[in-house]
Amino acid sequence: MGTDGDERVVLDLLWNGLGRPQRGPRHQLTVEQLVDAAMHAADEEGVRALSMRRVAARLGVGAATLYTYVPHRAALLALMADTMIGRIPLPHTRPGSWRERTEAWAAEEMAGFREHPWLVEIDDSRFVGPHAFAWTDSAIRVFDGTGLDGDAALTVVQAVSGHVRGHVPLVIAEDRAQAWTDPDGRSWGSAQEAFLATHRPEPGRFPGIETLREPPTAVDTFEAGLGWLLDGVELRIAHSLEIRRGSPKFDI
Amino acid sequence: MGTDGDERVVLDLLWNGLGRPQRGPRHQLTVEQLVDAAMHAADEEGVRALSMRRVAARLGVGAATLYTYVPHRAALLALMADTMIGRIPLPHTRPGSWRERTEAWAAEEMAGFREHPWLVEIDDSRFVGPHAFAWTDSAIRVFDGTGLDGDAALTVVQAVSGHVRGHVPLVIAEDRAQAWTDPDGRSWGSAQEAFLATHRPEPGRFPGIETLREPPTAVDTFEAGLGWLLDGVELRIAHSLEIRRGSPKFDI
DNA sequence: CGATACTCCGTACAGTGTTCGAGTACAGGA
DNA sequence: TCCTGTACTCGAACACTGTACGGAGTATCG
Repeated sequence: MGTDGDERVVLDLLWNGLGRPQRGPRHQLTVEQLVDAAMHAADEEGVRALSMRRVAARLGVGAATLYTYVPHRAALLALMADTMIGRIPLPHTRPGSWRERTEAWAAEEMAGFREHPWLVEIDDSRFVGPHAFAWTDSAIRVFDGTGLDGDAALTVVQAVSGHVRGHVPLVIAEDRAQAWTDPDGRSWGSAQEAFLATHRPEPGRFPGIETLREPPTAVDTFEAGLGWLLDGVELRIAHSLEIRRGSPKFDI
Repeated sequence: MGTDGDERVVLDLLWNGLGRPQRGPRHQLTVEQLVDAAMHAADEEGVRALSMRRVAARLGVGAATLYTYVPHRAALLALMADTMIGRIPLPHTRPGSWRERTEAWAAEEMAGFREHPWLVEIDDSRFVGPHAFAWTDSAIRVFDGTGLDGDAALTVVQAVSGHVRGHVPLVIAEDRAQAWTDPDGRSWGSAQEAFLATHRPEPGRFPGIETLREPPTAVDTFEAGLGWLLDGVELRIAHSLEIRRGSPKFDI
C-alpha cells in the first residue's frame, strides 16, 4: 500500500497519539506541546522558521529529542494540520439551510488559511487525522435531508473544499501585497501593476486585458466562484428532489 | 511596492529576457537552456532534484554560474512556470461555445499539472510572465459575445482556474497512490483505507461517512465541481443577457 | 539486582541556496 | 595596438537544513 508502511506510523500517531514507553524514562514533553510550539513558530516567524532545530530551541530541548516524539518533520506537519482543523467548529452543528451552512464553513476555512498561511504549505492529503475525518463526516451530514446520498454529499463537500483551497494562495498573496503597499489595493499583485506601468505592452497585443476596468480582487473571485458553484449544486439538488417525487419508491 | 524591488528584476527577466552583456565575455548558455534543463530535472528526477547544483551539473557548469543567468532559485522557478504555460494552446483559439472552450482549457490545465506535478509547488502568483499574461488575455476573450464585460469574464476565468488548482493536489496524490498499489483504486488514498481497515472506528462515531457506498475519486469531484461551477456561470450569463434585453441602453 | 528498553542530546553527514573572490576572457576607447 | 574595465566562470565557504548514530543516564520488568 502506501510507500513503505511509514505512513501507517504517522496515521497511528495521528489517531492514537504517542503511547507511554513501557521501559525507561518517561517523556519530558507531550506531543501537544511540541505541536503547539511548532504552530506558534509558524505563526510568529513564518514558515521559514519551521525547522526542527528552531522548534526544539523554543521548547528548550535538543533537536534530536524531537525524533522521539515524531518520526520526521512531515509527521509534525500532519499533526499541526489536523490540530488546526480540530479548532474550527463542525459544519453540521451550525444553524441554517445546507447552503448557508456550506457558505459558513467555506468562509471559515478560507479565514483559517488566511490567518495561518503555513497551512497551505503543510496540507498533505496522505495524512488524514481524526479531526479531518470528523470534519468531513460533519460536512457530509450538512446535506442530510437534501435528497443527496452520502457519496453525492461527499462529492459536493470535496468540490467546495477544493474550490476554497484553490483560491487560498491568491488571496494570501493579495493579503501580503496589501500589507506592503499603501492601501489603495488593486489586483494583479502590486508588483505587476508597478511593472506594467513602466513596461506597458503595445496596444492591441492583449485586447482582452485592455477591456478591464476594475479588475476583481482574489477575494471577489473566490466569493463569486463559490456562489456559482453553489448555484450549480442547488440545481443538482432540485433535480434529485424532482426525480424523487417522480418515483417515490426510489428512496436512495 | 513589492518587497524590495527584487520582484522588478524577476519580472524584467520574464518579460525581456537576459540582455547580452555590453563588455566582457558572453554567456556560454542561454536562459532557455537553463530553464529546459531545470524542467527536465523536475520531470525525470522529481521536485527534490530541482536544486541549483543538480541543474548546473546537468549543464556541465558550476553551480555558481547559474547566478549570472538568474538572480535566485525563485526566478528560475518562475521562468519554468511561465515556459510551461506557453506550451498549452490559447483558450480563445479553440472551437465551440464558451462552455465547451472553458471545459477544454480547464481539462488541459489539469492535465498539465498531472503531467508535471512540480508545477503545483512552483506556481507563484507574484511573478506573472508574458505567457501567463497572454493566456489570461486569451481566456478573457473566450467570453466575447456572452454579454459579460471584461471584469466579469476575468472573474469567471480566475474562479475556474482557482477551482482547477484546488483539485490538483488531490488528483496528483491519487495518481501517486494508484501508481503504488495494484489497480483496484478507491479514494481515501490507499494508506488511509489500509489503516482504517485495521483501526476501524467504533460504529456511530462517524455516521456521515458510514453512509458512503462508493466514495468519489478526486477526478470525479473535480469534474462534478467544474460542472456545477459552470452551471452557475451559465445562470449568470443568462441573467445578464436578460437584463440587456430588458434595457438595451445599459450596455455595460 | 541485573538486563533491557527507553529518553535525551552532542555530534556528524549529506545536502541546500547563496556569496565571495580569484582567474580569465572579451569589447570599447585611446 | 594596447589598455582598461567589465563581466562570466566557478572552487570554496557560510549558514542553514533534516536526520542517523551512539553514548549517557534512567525507569521498569523479570
